[in-house]
Amino acid sequence: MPHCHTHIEKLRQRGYRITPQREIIIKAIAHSTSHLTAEDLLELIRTSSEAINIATVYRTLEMLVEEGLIIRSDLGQGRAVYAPHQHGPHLHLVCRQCGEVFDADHTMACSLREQIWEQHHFEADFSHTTVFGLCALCQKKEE
Amino acid sequence: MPHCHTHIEKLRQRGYRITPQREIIIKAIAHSTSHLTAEDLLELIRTSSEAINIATVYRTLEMLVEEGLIIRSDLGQGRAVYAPHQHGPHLHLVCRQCGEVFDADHTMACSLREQIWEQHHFEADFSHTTVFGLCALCQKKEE
DNA sequence: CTCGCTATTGCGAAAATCCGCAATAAGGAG
DNA sequence: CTCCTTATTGCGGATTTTCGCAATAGCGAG
Ligand SMILES: [Mn+2]
Ligand SMILES: [Mn+2]
Ligand SMILES: [Zn+2]
Ligand SMILES: [Zn+2]
Repeated sequence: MPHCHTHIEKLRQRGYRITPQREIIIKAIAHSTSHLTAEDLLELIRTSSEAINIATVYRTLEMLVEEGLIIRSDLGQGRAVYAPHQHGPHLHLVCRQCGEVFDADHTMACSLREQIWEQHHFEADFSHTTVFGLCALCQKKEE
Repeated sequence: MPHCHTHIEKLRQRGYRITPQREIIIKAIAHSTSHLTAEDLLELIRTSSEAINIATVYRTLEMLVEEGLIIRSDLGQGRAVYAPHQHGPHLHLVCRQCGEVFDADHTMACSLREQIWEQHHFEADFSHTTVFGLCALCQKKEE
């Protein structure tokens, strides 16, 4: 993946040590095309190379989120999910009934972002906001 | 609290059995003026009456959320927080830097809600949406 | 290339949440 | 009021996530 090297270089420049564990985790996430839980990731890693301790996986994910290299989302399933940054910004519409997740254009939120800025001087980031509600299908099922 | 009886009646009408545990939990939440974690709630209960098993607390909270009598929010702290419904609808602006939570008028999101409806036929509920970002103070600290 | 500082890892245990199951008890029927 | 059905509880244990601490190993200095 093209982004692995960029990520690793960024981390090195920010003073992080590049360990084999970190390289493996970064590569695994960069390869993924969808959202992964920490456990998914560990399983993915186990097949390709020797096991990495689960605590290390959690610590590395936390660090990568904080450094802005990956995205963490809460989709209401109890477990957090992680995605590579090139997954791209979008709103997550999560149906409370069926749990389905729909992606939506995050630029729809830009006027709301401006209003929040004007009223609270809060710099809101809607690039991966989760919005709960009811999907079209489940609305029909409710008559 | 005025809402306790209403809640208990609603549950009874929906076929739930009213146990002492459920009454205590409902009263404790109705009394609270802010967000509580499950553990906060258990501690609150322990002082006023005999202990209730923590599993029962979690199960009851889950049920009350599903029945629409209380609100569950993820404020990015790992633990979910619960609030009585009369806490009222509002957006939660959560600062990624300092963790502070600011309340904002949820009706600001109504045009976004309409756009989402037009494009996805998804009935979005912004009454307790969590929006991450950077608060005014932390922006200044970043120069 | 070698050495030393200290960031990072693995391990074990704690904390938070959820689950299965047997015992209990709410509430409707008689 | 008593009995019966079955929803609910408490308990023990599983699962997910976090944490402290000693052992390990990056990587910059020499
Ligand atoms: Mn996504
Ligand atoms: Mn609130
Ligand atoms: Zn749905
Ligand atoms: Zn802040």
